[in-house]
Amino acid sequence: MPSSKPRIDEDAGPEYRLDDQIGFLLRRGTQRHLGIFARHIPDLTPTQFAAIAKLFEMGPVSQNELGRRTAMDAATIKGVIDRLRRRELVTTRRDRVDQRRIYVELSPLGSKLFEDSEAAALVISEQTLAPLSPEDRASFVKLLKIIT
Amino acid sequence: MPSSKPRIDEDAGPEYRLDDQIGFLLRRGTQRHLGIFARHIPDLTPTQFAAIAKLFEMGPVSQNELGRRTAMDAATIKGVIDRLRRRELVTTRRDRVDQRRIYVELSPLGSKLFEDSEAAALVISEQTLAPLSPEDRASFVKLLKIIT
DNA sequence: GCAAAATCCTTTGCATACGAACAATATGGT
DNA sequence: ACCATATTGTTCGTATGCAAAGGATTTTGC
Repeated sequence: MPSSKPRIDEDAGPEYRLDDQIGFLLRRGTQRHLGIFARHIPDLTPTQFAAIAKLFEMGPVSQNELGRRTAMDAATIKGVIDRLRRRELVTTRRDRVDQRRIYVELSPLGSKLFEDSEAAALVISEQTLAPLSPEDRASFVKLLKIIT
Repeated sequence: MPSSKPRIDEDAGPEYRLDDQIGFLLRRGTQRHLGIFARHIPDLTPTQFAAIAKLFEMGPVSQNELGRRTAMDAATIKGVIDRLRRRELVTTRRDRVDQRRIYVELSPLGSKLFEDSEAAALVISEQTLAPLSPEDRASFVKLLKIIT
């Protein structure tokens, strides 16, 4: 009589399965999205594109403020801006009034790059959600916004 | 007559808003989860915990295989295992048959650490989903599994 | 006005992540 | 047996990400 493993846990221990955990699933989802992004916009990372998109939306803004709007801390946004500036996609200048601030502005080249990539960026979002039905897509995005 | 900005886009251009894009939301969700994780299990990163949890589930397994099961590429899992081995949470040994393979095994210390953190890990998942109603949690996890 | 607190940016250190290139080893087809 | 191919693990380079500490500047509280 093979009753080696009881179905009910003897210690009433919690059953942790990695593949069911929200953190693991978020990481995998991000990975899949990253792959789709890289195929459609190979010359920018999602973070770099986020910074450019936000600059396009907002116009010139201080570096840390841009970081806040794109969910990057001060150390991270600095690196991103440094790399974008090196490619001449953005320009920076010190604020005359508040000498601490560095204003970041999209260059014409950066503006053009955004406009040329905008359609691709929307395709990326669509493809990422493609496995879901249209109703599920909306509800998924809604729920994801809530837990953010 | 102030009709400067038409509600309907003249160029029928797509309107990209960063805050609505799935990639940006995934990144923000991951960030929030990471913060919750660090508060509950400060001495392990989510990735390190994932490796340990999978080893606990599966028993000894080769390094690359473990990487596949935890969604890490070969370069990433190597660094994770190196750091876990340095803390003596795992042990490694070469496979006698296949000389390429390195078997990774949870040490007693690593096993104990997992068992001691398992409850906290479940709390982390709960707290991450806390803003959602119980029904929404289940549906969110289900949808997230699909787009993975 | 002035000291304390807050804000802005920088730097360092650590830990993911991934692509690409590589050496060593196994496996497959013929 | 042999050779093309695949797999395993390593290394390097680049890019997030965050914590913590620090310097410079501005704002606030009194």
